[in-house]
Amino acid sequence: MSRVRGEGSRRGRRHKASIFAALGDETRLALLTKLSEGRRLSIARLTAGSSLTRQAITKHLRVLRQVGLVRGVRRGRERLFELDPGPLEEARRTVDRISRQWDEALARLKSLVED
Amino acid sequence: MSRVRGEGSRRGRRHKASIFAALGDETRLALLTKLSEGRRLSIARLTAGSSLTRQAITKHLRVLRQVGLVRGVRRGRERLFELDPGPLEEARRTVDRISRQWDEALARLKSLVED
DNA sequence: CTAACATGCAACCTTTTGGTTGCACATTGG
DNA sequence: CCAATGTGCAACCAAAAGGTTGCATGTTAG
Repeated sequence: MSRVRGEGSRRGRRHKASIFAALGDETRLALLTKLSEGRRLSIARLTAGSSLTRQAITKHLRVLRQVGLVRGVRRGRERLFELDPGPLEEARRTVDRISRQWDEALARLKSLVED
Repeated sequence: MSRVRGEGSRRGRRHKASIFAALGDETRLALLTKLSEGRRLSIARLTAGSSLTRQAITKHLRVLRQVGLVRGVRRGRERLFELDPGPLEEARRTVDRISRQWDEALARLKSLVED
């Protein structure tokens, strides 16, 4: 009902794009994969396997945090990060919407040809 | 079988990231949405509704084409673009994998606490 | 207390992105 | 034929991304 015809959900497109943009980096995908294992990890731990510096990883974590893919809580002298799958669901729905719309359009066109 | 333990599918992470990066732009998401309606559209048509120049749109289309999200065929003096949902499926699977791994990890941790 | 550890912050640098303008070239409608 | 239409290509630009180094600050183990 809030979806105006023909606009194809222009509302929030900027936000959805920012989620994909956050996912659109090899290093950040690797960070998310590590965090998806369930353990909360400090910046130092997340940096460990990487060839990048701690500060580079810190910047990537900030990008992930800004779109809500990750949360950081302070524990003593370290900050532990954990995954938040919320935005992932949103990304999945966006991908599904485009894919489904395409399938339905193809089906319509096909039925026109066949009749 | 080809998935080595512990690497979390490092193979192709660069490629997956490039797909998300292609999706991570408001203008490109809008282009994909238009193309998902099923009609093949020329560059001029795709530019029509936008505030950007034709060349800017052309560059965005090139990005989409490089990751296979879009295909362009020549018809006379114009080039018609159409969507290819293949990479969308791949993106969806990547998102699902991270999400699922997180859920399973949480379930494991929870069962440890409850026992 | 104090050395080692985990971060935070800022300045700086290079490469990539996202856009524009200008001009050349191919196609097509009359 | 030839003006209008649709692209392609290259040069150029400003801003954003991705990284690094250096230094300051908070915490904790002994």
